[in-house]
Amino acid sequence: MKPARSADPDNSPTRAALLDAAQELMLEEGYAAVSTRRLAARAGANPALVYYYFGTMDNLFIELFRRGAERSYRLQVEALDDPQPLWALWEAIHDQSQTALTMEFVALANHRKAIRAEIAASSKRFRELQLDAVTKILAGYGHESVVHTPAAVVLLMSSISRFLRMEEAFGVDAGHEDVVRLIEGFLREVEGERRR
Amino acid sequence: MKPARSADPDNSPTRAALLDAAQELMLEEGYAAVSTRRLAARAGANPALVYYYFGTMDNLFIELFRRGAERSYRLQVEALDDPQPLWALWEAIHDQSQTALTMEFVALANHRKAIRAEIAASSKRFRELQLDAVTKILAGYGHESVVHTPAAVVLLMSSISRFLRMEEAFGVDAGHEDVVRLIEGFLREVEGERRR
DNA sequence: GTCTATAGCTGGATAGAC
DNA sequence: GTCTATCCAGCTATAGAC
Repeated sequence: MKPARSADPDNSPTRAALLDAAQELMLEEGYAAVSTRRLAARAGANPALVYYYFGTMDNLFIELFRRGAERSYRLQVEALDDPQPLWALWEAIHDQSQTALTMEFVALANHRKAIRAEIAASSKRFRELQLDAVTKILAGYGHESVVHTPAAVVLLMSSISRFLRMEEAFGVDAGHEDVVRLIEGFLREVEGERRR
Repeated sequence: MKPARSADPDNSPTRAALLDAAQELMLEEGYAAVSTRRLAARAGANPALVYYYFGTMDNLFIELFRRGAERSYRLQVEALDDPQPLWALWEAIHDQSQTALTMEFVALANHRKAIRAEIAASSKRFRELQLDAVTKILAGYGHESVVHTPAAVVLLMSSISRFLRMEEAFGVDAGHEDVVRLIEGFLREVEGERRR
């Protein structure tokens, strides 16, 4: 007879608690605050368990990154199934409040090459999904433009969203409305008023 | 009689060497690698001098940030004096390879509030300069557009530039050309082909 | 201005008991 | 799976000699 639960170490509640604690610490105090001792204290676990579950801090960060990326990826796939997929994609990209966490990972990647590779691979995967989808969507609308190519549309949404979220974190929002209106004006042009 | 040099501690070569070392370390290994010992080792100075010159690490980071921001600000002011000021502004924003360093400061700001305040103030100052200038420039061209408002133009340039540079650091560049063409298409529309 | 020395802390990682 | 105990390295910051 198998044990009723916890047979799979990947599903351990302690493991999840450690990942949650890491995410909170990164957001509140930056990646440098994520130490085995502080993680354990916040997760109500023992410091040595970090090594039991993840082996190294690098692995812990990578698993945390994957967990978030996986979730975002699923949300974007769902968005692209919306009757107004470009509107939904924009909302999925912009509404995700993950920017602060992403910035921490970008900084982390600067000196942990395992993490850099992980982020690079993930970015490419997102870009492929978005480019494929938007190419088909625009073709379906019969929208052919030299300026609003699929790549331009995807990169505009991504850059602007991330930049605005970053500035918001610093209390800067001058001009933000204008550029959001620019994006939404384009969406209205190809998909009409947002219905939901 | 005054000493021939080094009367002003702000102009000390040791001080400058420490700032240079901090910048290098941040770029190569991230802000967490910037410790008094490593700074001193790289600058060929003694660890205790960090405290003599800067008092705290916070102050060192702030001074380093200011040094870079000051330089960028001057470059942008100069750019806006170009006969094709929008082209020049775009080049000034996009060519500055400061993005990696900026990302480190953004992450640092997440857990050092003195630095957060410094970045916020600096961002506002840049935004004001850019908005004032671009408003006058577009008005001068008689360019009135609902989509390409001054704020939209400024934020487009800033977001796209930073995002592309960030992705480049990860070896991702799919679609970058398209969105650069979009920006440059607009510049061509209002200022004609780039001459220089 | 520059140095040594040191106090006091926090960190990653491991060995081994339970 | 979870814990204690521990080693050793690195850190900030200061006191004080030169």
